[in-house]
Amino acid sequence: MAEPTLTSNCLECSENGHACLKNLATDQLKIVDKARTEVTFKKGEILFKQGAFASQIMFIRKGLVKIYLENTSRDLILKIVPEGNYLGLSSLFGKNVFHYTAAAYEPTSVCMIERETFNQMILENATFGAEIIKTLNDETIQSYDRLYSLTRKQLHGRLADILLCLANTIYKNDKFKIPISRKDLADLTSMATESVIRILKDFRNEGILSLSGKTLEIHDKDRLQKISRIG
Amino acid sequence: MAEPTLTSNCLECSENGHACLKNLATDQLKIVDKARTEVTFKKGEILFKQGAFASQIMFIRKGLVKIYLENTSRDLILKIVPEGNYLGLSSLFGKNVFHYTAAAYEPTSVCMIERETFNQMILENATFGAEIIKTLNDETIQSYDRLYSLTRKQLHGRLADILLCLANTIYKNDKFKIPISRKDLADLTSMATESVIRILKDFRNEGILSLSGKTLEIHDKDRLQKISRIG
DNA sequence: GAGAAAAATTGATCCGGATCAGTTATTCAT
DNA sequence: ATGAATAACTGATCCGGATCAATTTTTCTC
Repeated sequence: MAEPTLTSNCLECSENGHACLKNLATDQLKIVDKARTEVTFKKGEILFKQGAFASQIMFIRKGLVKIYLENTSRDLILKIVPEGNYLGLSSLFGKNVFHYTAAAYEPTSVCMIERETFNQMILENATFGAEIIKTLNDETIQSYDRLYSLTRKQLHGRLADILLCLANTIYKNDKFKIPISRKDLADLTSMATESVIRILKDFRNEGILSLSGKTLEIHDKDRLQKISRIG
Repeated sequence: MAEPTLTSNCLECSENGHACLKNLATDQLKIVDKARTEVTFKKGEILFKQGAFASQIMFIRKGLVKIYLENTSRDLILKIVPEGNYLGLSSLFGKNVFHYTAAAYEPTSVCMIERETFNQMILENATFGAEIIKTLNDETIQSYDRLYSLTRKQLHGRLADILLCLANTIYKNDKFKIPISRKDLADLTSMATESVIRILKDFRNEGILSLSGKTLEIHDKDRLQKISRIG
């Protein structure tokens, strides 16, 4: 049985200024490093399943992940999570299960940290805990925006929001390759797949963006922001 | 200028097993008690405004509060918060403003705790911080249910969800006085006021519930749960 | 690289629920 | 108690978007 490739350790990672494990002391970093393993996932693979025991917290080192609620009828994609973020924090100090499923959009490598060790670090180091609280709160505030978008805006506004998020937050570029299918864009915006297609066509016809293959380029961001605003 | 009525102090409150300030040591409770003031609000009054400086964390001792996003067009009620819960936790360790407005549905009394002192308690006492993390996570998980309800269920299912929440979580009784207007039920379920009225009528006609004045009684909870399930 | 499966696309139809326009019932203020 | 303002209610109309049905394109698989 092959060992997963360990490309680094927590001490190096922390020195390089990574967001994970910020505020931990050297001896704590050593403990975490022992309770850690690195795993890579192929495109489309599931990192963890909703309902499964959350025996580890994950940190995305490389890649792109969707987290979603699975349901008999249709999935609800809660969030697209890029590298440099934790997964599974919502299972800390509560019921020891994942509340959502996570799947990789791209080849993705994550650090898995034993939940118990992670909990222990928080209990030993309040500054680390405070940083986690800040992270959780940032996510909550984002989720308010999303709730607003999904419940109060019409289709064009909702799709504009997702596209702006991809350009501004995920890729930090107005031109990017979307690994997200029309179906998934529909599950993100809570609309029908056909509607996603029609609205993308509208945007293309109006010169707001162009699509060639999987590459999307936003030409008129002002316009898109206006569409987002008016809903 | 009259002082607000202080009905107790943090040490007594903690001894009586209140959820707030659980896990704090006696000397910490004394510090918090000095950084605390108690304020009562009349029905309809605003506790704090979205965008205002969040210079304190609040704990609802008595009453019922709605927190909502204010918007030029229409409000979005994020949550109904009963006594025994914090308000404003999402402003901890982040931008020092409230991200939503809070208003009292009933005469409400809250403890206000200086934000800086509250932060300090978390940084001094990791167990207290862990408890806050647990609280935040519980709220996040609830918000997933709500996101699902609002985006995937039809009107009847959405209203059923809110009524079940009121009966099960808020009032812990199948008969209660709703201080929430039809308009606010609409802002909670993201539907038109007229739709709320029509669906309540449907529920009454089918014997699921009865309404006399402001008093609502649920007669057939199984049916309501089924409606919630099928959406 | 051929065939199969999945994803993307298009047009036509239909319906859930919003909006509009009023009426009736409560609540509030003097 | 009384008029005014607000909330609750009802029916008629309309439209945004889902659904359905089919075709084309792309992506896997052996």
